[in-house]
Amino acid sequence: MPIPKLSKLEMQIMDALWTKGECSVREIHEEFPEKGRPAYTTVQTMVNRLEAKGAVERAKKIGNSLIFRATLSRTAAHRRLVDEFFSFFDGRVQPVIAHLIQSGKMTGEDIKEAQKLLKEHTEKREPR
Amino acid sequence: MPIPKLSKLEMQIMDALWTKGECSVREIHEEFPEKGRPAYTTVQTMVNRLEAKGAVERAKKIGNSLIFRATLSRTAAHRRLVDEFFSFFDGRVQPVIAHLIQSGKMTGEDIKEAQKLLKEHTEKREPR
DNA sequence: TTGAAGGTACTACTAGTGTAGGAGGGTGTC
DNA sequence: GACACCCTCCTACACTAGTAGTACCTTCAA
Repeated sequence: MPIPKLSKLEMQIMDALWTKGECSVREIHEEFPEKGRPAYTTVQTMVNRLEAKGAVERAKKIGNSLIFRATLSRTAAHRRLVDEFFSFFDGRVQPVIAHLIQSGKMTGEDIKEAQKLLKEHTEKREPR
Repeated sequence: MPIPKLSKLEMQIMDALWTKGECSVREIHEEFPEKGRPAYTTVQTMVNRLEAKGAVERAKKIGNSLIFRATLSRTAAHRRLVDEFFSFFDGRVQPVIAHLIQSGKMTGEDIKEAQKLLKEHTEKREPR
């Protein structure tokens, strides 16, 4: 099955699971900042939908509450998101970079980091 | 009025307008690759919605067909998209860059370009 | 053993997106 | 002037995401 498309809220829920590991709905719910936190049942609905999409599964039951586990990895989900996003730009990264720099989101530090990653990546593909 | 949120299809329609300039619905429709092209009326509906969102306007009428013009700039729309996207990552560019490099979408060329842009950007903000 | 607390399951509604059909109007041509 | 063609306008429908209420079920403690 292909990597499912996750919405913003779904992604936030996955984040809780990725960060904290196995979680009950209650715990996920409490990960949301108090201000603007959705209703408990809203989180529940989303967790159910994530289960239907195959992104999470029931790990076990403690008391009468279900504990969920992410089956989709953060990396895979992010890759999906990144690919989707860049398809808007025909896969060209250049225009995106330009915006990032203009808005100050991307700094010299980020570029240095990118160079390091690129070097590592290249070395892995062409081991001396 | 804030920059409206555009969906994927809406973005494709805007693309036609941005690239070709003022267009009739027919011309926009024909910009879509034949394979997978939506129905003419689908494009029409989207153009109407874009008009409601204030992203396009009627430029003039030729014969009985309306000619539309983009009122939202490509740059503004792209910036909106980029901001939206990076909010998924808490505004951190680093994880995104990592994916881009791993998938080979970002090359040494792109990084060089980024450095150039950054330099220009910094110089503009702190002249000499 | 029964009741409160808290969980799950089911249902519902709205807004937005993608999709498109059909009615009706303008127009150019024969 | 009548007709075919193309255009617009209106309407409709399915699906997804976000939101949440309500009914019912499970536990644990008193």
